[in-house]
Amino acid sequence: MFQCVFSSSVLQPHSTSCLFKHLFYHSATPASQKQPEPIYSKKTEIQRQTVRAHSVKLFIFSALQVARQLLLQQQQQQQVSGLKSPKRNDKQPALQVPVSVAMMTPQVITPQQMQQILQQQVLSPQQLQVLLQQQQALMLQQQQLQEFYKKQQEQLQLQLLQQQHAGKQPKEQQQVATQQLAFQQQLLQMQQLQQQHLLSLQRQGLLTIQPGQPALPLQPLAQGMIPTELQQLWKEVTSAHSAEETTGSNHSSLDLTTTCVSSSAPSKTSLIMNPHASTNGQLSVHTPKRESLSHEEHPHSHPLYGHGVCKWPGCEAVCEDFQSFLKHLNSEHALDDRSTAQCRVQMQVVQQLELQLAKDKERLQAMMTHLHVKSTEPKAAPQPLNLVSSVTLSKSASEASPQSLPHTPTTPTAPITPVTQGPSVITTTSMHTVGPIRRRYSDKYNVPISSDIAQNQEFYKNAEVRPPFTYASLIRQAILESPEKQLTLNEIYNWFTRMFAYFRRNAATWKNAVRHNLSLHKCFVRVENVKGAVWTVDEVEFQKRRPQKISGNPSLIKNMQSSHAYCTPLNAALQASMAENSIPLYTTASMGNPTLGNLASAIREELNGAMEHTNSNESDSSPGRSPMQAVHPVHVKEEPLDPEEAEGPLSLVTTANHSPDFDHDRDYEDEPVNEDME
DNA sequence: GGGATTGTAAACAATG
DNA sequence: ACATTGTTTACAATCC
Repeated sequence: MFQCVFSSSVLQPHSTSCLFKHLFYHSATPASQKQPEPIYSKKTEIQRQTVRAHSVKLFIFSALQVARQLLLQQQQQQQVSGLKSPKRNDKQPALQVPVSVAMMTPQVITPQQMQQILQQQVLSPQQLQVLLQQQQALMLQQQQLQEFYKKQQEQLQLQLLQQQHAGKQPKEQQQVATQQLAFQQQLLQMQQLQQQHLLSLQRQGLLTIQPGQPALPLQPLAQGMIPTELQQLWKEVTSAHSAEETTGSNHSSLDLTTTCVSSSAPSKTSLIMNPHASTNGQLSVHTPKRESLSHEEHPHSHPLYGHGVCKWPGCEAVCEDFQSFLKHLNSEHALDDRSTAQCRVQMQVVQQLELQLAKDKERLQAMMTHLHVKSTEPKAAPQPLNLVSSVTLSKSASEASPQSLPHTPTTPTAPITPVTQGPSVITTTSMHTVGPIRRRYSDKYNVPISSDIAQNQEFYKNAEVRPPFTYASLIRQAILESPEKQLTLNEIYNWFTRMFAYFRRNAATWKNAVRHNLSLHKCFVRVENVKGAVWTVDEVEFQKRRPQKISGNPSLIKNMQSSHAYCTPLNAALQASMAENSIPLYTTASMGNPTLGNLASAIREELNGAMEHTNSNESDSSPGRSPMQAVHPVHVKEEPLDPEEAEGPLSLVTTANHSPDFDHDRDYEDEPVNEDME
């Protein structure tokens, strides 16, 4: 009922521009409003914008992650296939435009950016944890790639020098240049071939390319290519490219590589380009990092093999064990036209994804920049990331790393490895500019608080992220969690500090808010006890609260609900991600990718929340419904609001508490609360 | 624009 | 005297 995720409307090619319009609208809105006290107004302005843009970011971020993950996966597959997408840069030692380090700069999101997103509660904690892991994996791989390219570059330079020193004959140099030119042409030809093959695949229905999207600048080529010609090109290119694939450990299973190299004499080009080429045609470029990527440590792990299934694009043959997989690989995916074609497709996929990744990252950066700059100076024209001015709005830097926070791996405040990064828009300090967010959208969307807290308890415990629920909801939850369904004020306090890292600061503030809420809301009933007074929840009163509807474009929501039957989350995410850059959707080539499934489910999960919100609004927030119906909605939701049903996961919460520090009456007094003094 | 909801701040009283 | 608990008011922000 709420499987739907991305709506097709969200995914229209023009969606991104719409999003930006949306964004501009939002950033323009505050300017037209009244301007209260300078500092406060600026702060709240930031908050307003960030909250409003959360869905946009979620959208982009998810799409970006999909692309990123795809890229990762595809690259792995390519490495194993012994193929490499033609990269001209590393084949031009003579024309030495240094292999752009910028090009190799990890396309990763900085820890600061990540945390910024976290602070804005854009993504669910679970998803964020997944993303963090993916991010780290990607960073690692990119580092390795970068290193590899540097090494290769150095080697090529060295080589060139040697040639110049030893030879010094202009003729020879000329020859080198000529050969390089020839090689480049081969590469070009190769690319054209790939494109052409894509076309033919598309015709055969092997590929699905979105209509109206000329994905590739297809060259007018002859339609038919002779297989032998293909093979010849293939050999030439592979032998040249084998320099990048000297992972000796996996030769046994890499029939493509080995066959290519052994069946064809190493091309002159490659030999000249690398005098260290070994006799068997393998080039002895040292790629220590690369080798660490290989599967020496796990001889039975193979990027093309997983869960007993061959992961060759479009294959999915079941292989009981690794040996049978190798057999299968050698028999079914040997060097033939089909395999080469599939590899080319894979190359294209990776290329396009790389492109897409870069563009998406740029987009994300622009979005963040946009929000940040605008929020700092609403009327100022977009300017280079003005960090200094924005930091002045943020709270003191001391707040950035509260010692009370254990920096567990899941803690987003813990910076990931200090990799070289592009200019980071979001600073650590600026993260804390995100203060009181008036609307807790989980609350607003009626996300079942119990399930959210239960599922993300570790996250909330460790990450100083404000839980997306109102005080009233949290208090209620605390009370309902208790065995007696009643708590003293102090016990409520303790629950807050135990469950949420966020509430380990500014105790005076939130405790006041808790007391205020207890008094204010009729749903909280004070009961005199022998030991004193305890607080209980009047569930009927609680459900009487005026429901908050989902905000945003109503048509969009409508579409989300109506269109989910027609598109899978994955398609949606990919389409969204690729639409603007006319990236075709390689269903055949990529759909077998299990990573996609994971991501898709992650996205689905994330967006199910939104769907759930709307559904729950329909189900238990209808105006004419009686409170009792509201308490026991005829649900469509999987997570009950019913406190009794909510007991399960919650009891888990209390037993699985691993932070004894926060367990018993530890008072998180206004530690350095002055951090907030302004 | 106005009412409802929520968050924050603060004043104040009762109580231990 | 002081801290805690609880109530209340005020105000801003946000949403409907």
